[in-house]
Amino acid sequence: MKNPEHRVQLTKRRLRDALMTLLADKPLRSITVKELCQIANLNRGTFYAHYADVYDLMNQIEAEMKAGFFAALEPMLSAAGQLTPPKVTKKVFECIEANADLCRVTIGPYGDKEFARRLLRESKSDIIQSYRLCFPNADEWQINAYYTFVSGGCFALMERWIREGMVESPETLANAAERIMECGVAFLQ
Amino acid sequence: MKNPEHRVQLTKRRLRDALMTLLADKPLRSITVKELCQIANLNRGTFYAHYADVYDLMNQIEAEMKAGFFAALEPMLSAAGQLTPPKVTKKVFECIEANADLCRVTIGPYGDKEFARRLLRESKSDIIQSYRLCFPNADEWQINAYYTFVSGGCFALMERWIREGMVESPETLANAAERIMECGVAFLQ
DNA sequence: TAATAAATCAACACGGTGTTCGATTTTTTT
DNA sequence: AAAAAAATCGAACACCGTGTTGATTTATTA
Repeated sequence: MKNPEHRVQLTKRRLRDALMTLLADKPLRSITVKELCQIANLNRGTFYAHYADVYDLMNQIEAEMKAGFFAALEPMLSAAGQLTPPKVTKKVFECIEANADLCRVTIGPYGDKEFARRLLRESKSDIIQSYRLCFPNADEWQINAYYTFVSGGCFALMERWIREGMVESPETLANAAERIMECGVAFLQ
Repeated sequence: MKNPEHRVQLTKRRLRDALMTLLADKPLRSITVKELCQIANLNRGTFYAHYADVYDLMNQIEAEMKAGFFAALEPMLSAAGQLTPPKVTKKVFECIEANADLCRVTIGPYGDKEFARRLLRESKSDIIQSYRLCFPNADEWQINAYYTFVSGGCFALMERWIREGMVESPETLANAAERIMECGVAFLQ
């Protein structure tokens, strides 16, 4: 066959697109398998051949997004060599801009905020470790508290940025985040 | 009757308790009206006499919580007279500790994180205003970015605190939050 | 005690679920 | 190009929760 995409992949893509369409004006909880298949022009039985329910579909899509996001992020990180906490921020914001379409859905009004949080949680240990090296005098509790606060802050900033249409450049956002993390309220002076 | 509570209020309380019970080991989406009424020892028809569906019940409970939380918070704020940004933090953490049972549910694994966010959003304008007064040189974008970051950070810190059983005192948390907001990474030195 | 409000019970049609079957279409293998 | 394997289809099925109804019983209020 000429087409490199197998039938299964095409089916999954159609379901994925249908879900994204519906997710634009409905919360996940009120999306049914039936309407999903109607939009995707698929038999309902075919859905159950691949997914257990709508939430399973969503989970698998998120898993793909996560993989894609990390795949896009990693070369940036490894290229930067040693990851110094403030430098990473810019890369992350750039990566979000590059994957804007994916991020918009998960952050959007009907998106699953938990997804992004889970994503943050996975890179936690790496970042914490780098804090330990940079600040050997700080105790574990402080490091954890700082990480929690700062990642929560970055996430909130990112969320607002995406929600309001990514008007500013990723650099602007990254700089703001870095400066707040670095100097606190002095950011306002 | 001796009991000052009307029958309706008792019914609503039973449904509220049933929901909290189920929410302890199930996400909201997989809680049905049927099982809710079985646990509450109520007729299913009675449920529909008060609520449209499970989400409506949850919303009404959240509205009560919000009212209760603000009612508890306001005297603290007004007693403090002029609200200086860093001082408020401690009061908020104390208020969370006082309403621990309520917070635990909404923050918990199956809780609705959106509730707390909505709560934060409502006090936004007051806090932003106080920033404007304290930092007349900062432009609007900076103030908004700082508020977004900092409230997100406090929320994350609070979330972790509740999730891990509120071991530390509210003062400890408030101090950490204040110091991070104030001096950034210098918190770790 | 009489009147009113609230909760109960049983029954109903409705719609989505998840599964099954055999038939049909598409892809892969030989 | 023919045969085998895999994926989709279409229809039917029992199942379960939904939301509503009307008549009845129980509690509250006046």
